Amino acid sequence: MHIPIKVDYGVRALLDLAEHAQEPAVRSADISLRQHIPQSFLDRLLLTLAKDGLVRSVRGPLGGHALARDPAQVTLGMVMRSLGGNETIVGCLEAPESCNHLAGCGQREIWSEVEDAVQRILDGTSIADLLVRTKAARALVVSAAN
Amino acid sequence: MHIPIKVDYGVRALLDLAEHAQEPAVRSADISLRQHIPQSFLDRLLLTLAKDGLVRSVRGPLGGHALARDPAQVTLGMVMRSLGGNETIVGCLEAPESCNHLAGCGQREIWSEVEDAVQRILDGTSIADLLVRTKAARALVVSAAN
DNA sequence: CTTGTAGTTGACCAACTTGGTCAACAATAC
DNA sequence: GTATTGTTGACCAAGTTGGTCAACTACAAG
Repeated sequence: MHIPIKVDYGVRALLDLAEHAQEPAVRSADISLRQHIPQSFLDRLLLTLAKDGLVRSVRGPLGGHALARDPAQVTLGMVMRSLGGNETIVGCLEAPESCNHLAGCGQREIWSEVEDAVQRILDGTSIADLLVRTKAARALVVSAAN
Repeated sequence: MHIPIKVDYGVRALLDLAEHAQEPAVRSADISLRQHIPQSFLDRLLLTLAKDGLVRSVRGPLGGHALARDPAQVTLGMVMRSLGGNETIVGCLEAPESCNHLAGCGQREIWSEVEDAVQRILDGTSIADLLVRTKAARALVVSAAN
């Protein structure tokens, strides 16, 4: 199992947008600074997220990015599917006709069982959920410092 | 989520060994033919599995490979860990000190939750389990052909 | 209508991983 | 000693990942 850093970046960016939801638009330069994500890389991620309808972007001065929908309606699964590439768990899963071991292949079920479990967790966690957790984690860090 | 083909190959090889457990040793050439795995590639996989104690290998004529333990004691998790590479879910999980977003990082928990779920499924499935499923799947193919 | 700002797009890159091959070597049975 | 079979190391092509850069486009303000 492996989560591409893009996805982690994307989640952090969305989290940043959720936290600054009162502002009409957040510039990618600001997100980049706050979240320590290389800006030109972040730009591409935001572009992809925008194309997949998770973010609304506006150019020019006063431009920037904002969540396109309620943070509770954006799940990690969506981010994963948007940024995570093709994510084909194993070749024969979506091209079973090309699998020459099909005559009695017991592991296909297991691999898709795994995939389902992952999807269930990711689709069950929204940016809103994560924002709550993040704030809790931050509070913990602060109280530990005192 | 993505299962490297090596792991799938490895599982099939072990399944083949389990099915031929009555023979003292199975040659990699035979496994290669039956399971449609390129032999020289299969050889490396078997070597790795042997180093991790899942397989016992003997050279020379009458040589070959055999399961080193009971099929019920070999889980897909073991195969995954043996062949699947480093499998670091995301950098900061095992090197949290290198994570500069640590001050309030809510997603680390989610990523490890995902990892745990995957491990639970993989560790809960043994080669013996899979052999049963495989035979059932084969029976189904045969009955469908009639 | 120009100017500055900020997102968009395409080309490009280094590093790494994956799946795979090949030749030489070592152990062992006959 | 010879044939057989696993072991080891070197090597490879192709694809992916994380990342950069320059040019381009939209838009607000003056």
